[in-house]
Amino acid sequence: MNAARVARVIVDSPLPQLDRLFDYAIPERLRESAVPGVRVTVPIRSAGRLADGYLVAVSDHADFEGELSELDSVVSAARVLTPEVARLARRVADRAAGSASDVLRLAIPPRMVRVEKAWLAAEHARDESGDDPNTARHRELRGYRPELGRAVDEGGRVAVDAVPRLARTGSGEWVGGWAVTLAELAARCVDGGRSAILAVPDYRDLDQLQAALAELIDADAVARLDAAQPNQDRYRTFLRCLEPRPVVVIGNRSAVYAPAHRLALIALWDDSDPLHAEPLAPYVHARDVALVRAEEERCALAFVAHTRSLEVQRLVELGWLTAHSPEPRVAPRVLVTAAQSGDAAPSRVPEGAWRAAKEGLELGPVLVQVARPGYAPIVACAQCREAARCARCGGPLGIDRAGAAPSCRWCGAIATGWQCSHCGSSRLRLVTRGSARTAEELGRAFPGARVIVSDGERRVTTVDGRPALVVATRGAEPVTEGGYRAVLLLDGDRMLARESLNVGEDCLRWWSNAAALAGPGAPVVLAGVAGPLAQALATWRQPAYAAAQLADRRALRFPPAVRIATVTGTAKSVADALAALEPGTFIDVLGPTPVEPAADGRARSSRAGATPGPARSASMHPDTVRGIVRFDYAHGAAVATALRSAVVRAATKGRRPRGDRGYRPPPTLRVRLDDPEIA
DNA sequence: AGCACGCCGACT
DNA sequence: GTCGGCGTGCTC
Repeated sequence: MNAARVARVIVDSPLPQLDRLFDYAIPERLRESAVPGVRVTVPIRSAGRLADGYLVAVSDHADFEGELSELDSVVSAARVLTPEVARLARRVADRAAGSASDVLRLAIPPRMVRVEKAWLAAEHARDESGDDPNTARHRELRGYRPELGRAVDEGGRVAVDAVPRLARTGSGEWVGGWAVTLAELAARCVDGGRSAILAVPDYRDLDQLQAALAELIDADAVARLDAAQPNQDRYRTFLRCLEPRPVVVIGNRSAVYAPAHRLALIALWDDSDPLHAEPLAPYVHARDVALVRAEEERCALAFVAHTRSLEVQRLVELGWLTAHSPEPRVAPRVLVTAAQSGDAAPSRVPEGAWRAAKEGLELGPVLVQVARPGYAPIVACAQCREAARCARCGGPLGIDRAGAAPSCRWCGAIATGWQCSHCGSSRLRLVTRGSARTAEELGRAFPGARVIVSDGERRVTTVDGRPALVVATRGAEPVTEGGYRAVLLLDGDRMLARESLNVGEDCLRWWSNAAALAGPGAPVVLAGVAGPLAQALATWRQPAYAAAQLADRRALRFPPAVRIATVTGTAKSVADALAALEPGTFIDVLGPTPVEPAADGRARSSRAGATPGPARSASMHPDTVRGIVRFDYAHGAAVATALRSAVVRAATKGRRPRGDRGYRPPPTLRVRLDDPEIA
């Protein structure tokens, strides 16, 4: 074979040992169509078996010494994998000790043949139109000093404290100030003939962002990648992003992978929202993808939020990000009412909150934030006060609607004829108030008031400006014309009671995001919480709180002050992986300790006593262990590489005996970096 | 994952 | 002698 052209291909396979480029000879019939970026099929191992893949490069020589197989086919002419995204996938996978093909599965939607054909047919018409880079009109960036706009124009990296006010768009819709800021930054990019990617946690945020963009740029220049949209629409939008003209891509976490012509900015709204954490392998957080991509493509990077995540705070302290605050300063009027003590039945709604609600209701809508949906999310025995449990599965009982029978939160069984397993009583006590019960009580307290409930199940996105009590669970607060006339944060103590290292940051985020919905001068009442957290909200100095939290994590060597890797598998493979770590590249190893491999492949700590006796379930693999490696950011590459090669070793060498009777043993070794659940 | 290659026990 | 067991290794 002469200097035949060679195709470098990423093979779409879950096998870690196949996560590299494979060389294939390009047969004569595919000379024209085998171009970088197209989907291909290739033979792998013995002929006959085909794998899907992406052609990433064409070369005149092969790196591989042996005889090359031939490319089997070019699936279509659409060049869906751009060189930028190919590099990004490789870097992201390496950082997370995962496979590039797993990353590409997040980056490139499934192919929809009809949609693709239509797009390819139309593309010729577009080819000639080309760019006409508008002379960059210098748009005003409302609410900030001009430095912020300049920093982004010059490809800088910024942490932006969002303006905690609602704003009215040209078409009369009300959106968060953050949405206006993101839209204005993106519009500047489009003005300069370049693209921007804006990633937000959920679809309600997308609606606001889209409304904010509508008045600034043509709808044609906006591509909305919505996880909820049908596959056809998603693919159509994805193909639109590939076109060689500027686009503002708006979407959820996976939008950070979107192809975009001459990318100038990648921005995240509210990066601490857990929806930015990718639940699919290799589990890379959108924030980390954005960091890698901004570096790779030398584009601007912006994290916009009301609360600063510890990760972003860390980067600000390092000087990697520059902080920008609204100028002039804008802050909600927060009133803190300290926890009430002594009272056997403390009033859930303190005096100040009642007054704020009463006065606010005369002017317009009043927002009441509660912790939980339903009526009485938790019920207990009226006699012994023990939490009421489901007779069938042992799950906690709750009541969804006033007068409804209690039902199990886990299995959904209706608990008719409940009896306390401790004292035998059949009388229930309602322990907590959910949104429905709060709404009922407030409705009684303010007769005649309109009451609107918004929670995860029935989510209201906007309410008009007429007086109303809007009871919403955290994160489900609607926006309203001009902002709420009062905001009551009722269940602060309850939210804080959750046991997690992150409660403080989570609560501050929930409260701050709700407070940012208040109208100018409207009171925001935080009920029953005192201390530094309440102070941070009242003074509207969330970065200071993040700085203090981060200092604590540094002292404890907890994430995100350090990074962690969880290594799960057979005792042997885990020991091998941990032994492969170069001394000096990591801080320490916790464990390995036995864990129960869960059905979804994620491991859970097995608690002493949880499975008493030798009788272990047959579905449980007996010798799964987990170790946690702590390491500094500087050694991330070394640790990821060492663990990745251990995964490959385990996949090729330490093979498990064939599982019988449908039971598939978990892989001998799995590695996950920066698991947020561990922290 | 699949599938070939390879080196030891019961068989016409 | 050799048929085939599944441990080991590879996939351009």
